[in-house]
Amino acid sequence: MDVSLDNTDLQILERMQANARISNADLARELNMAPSAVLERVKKLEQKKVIQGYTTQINPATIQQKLLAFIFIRSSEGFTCSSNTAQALAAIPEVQEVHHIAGEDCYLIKVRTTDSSSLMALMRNQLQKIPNIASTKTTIVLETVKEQQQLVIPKI
Amino acid sequence: MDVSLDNTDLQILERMQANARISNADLARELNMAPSAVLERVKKLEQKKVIQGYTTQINPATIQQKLLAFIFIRSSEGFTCSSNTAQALAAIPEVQEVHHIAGEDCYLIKVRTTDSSSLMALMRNQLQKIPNIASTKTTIVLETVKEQQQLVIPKI
DNA sequence: GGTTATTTCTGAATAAAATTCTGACAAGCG
DNA sequence: CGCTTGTCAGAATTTTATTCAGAAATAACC
Repeated sequence: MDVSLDNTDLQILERMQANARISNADLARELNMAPSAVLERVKKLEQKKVIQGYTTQINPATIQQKLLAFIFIRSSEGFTCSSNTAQALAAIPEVQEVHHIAGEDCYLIKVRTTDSSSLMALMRNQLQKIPNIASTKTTIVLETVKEQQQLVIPKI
Repeated sequence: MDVSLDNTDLQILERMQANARISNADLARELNMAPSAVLERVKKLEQKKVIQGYTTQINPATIQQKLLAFIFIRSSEGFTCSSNTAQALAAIPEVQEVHHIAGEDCYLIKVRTTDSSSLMALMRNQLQKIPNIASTKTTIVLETVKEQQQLVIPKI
């Protein structure tokens, strides 16, 4: 399917990324278009999977997720990074991101827990029980300055 | 302001995180509540900043963001991690996350660009021009297995 | 160039939803 | 008890989403 995006599509994406709950009517007003035309485009962007979904950003601290960490995971010698390992990592709710990376390490994961002790518990009870994980290297985040997907508008 | 969340709030957050554009009416049906009651709660969650915003997840590849990298940034000797540095990093659109981290390095940033050459251009033209940045260590992501904020429901 | 498709748009009609408001109900507290 | 506070349901009203027919624009092709 064709995924070429014109300027109007990018305008829509930009506004919807900043506020996914903007009403279609407001969006149409901002773009000086009929609501039906805008709706048609949004539906098409969803169909084409340009838009993958809509999420609510929740203040982590308010739901007891005060600690953020990045963990590099290396698998045992002789074991390549299997997708099983990745799936096992992804299945842990506290693991919010799983990236397969280049270099000696296999995966980089992003983890949110209530505090450092629950992070350690998670590493002991969940990470270490995943087969073929040899070692981990953890980076604790002290403060997050920016955290948002941001649309980088391609030049047309 | 009180930020205590009861079970109904968590139900709302869980559903809205999975789909920020769920209609208030549908949400009310799922929770067996009147739409007005649910709306009242959502507004309150917004006021209390439990809900920080609503965003649209865009398939990065469709907007020419095919490369994802994490970069560790170390500042020059004798210079502590100033918030100026962080602000300068955050101002770059391709830099989607800026975390101040523990340990020898200062910042961990998440960057999305079209390809490796544009990443290198960004590092040369933008990162290296920020004062007091001594060195960088880049980790290229080959494949992203999971990438979504996920609500970890606290035990009640 | 002229003729077809195809896509995208507008504008109106209708169905559905958001929003507001009033009052009921319950819990906490002096 | 009486008062306050918070939450809720239900109805009324405004606003929006959605659908549709047809016009305008765009692309494709001979």
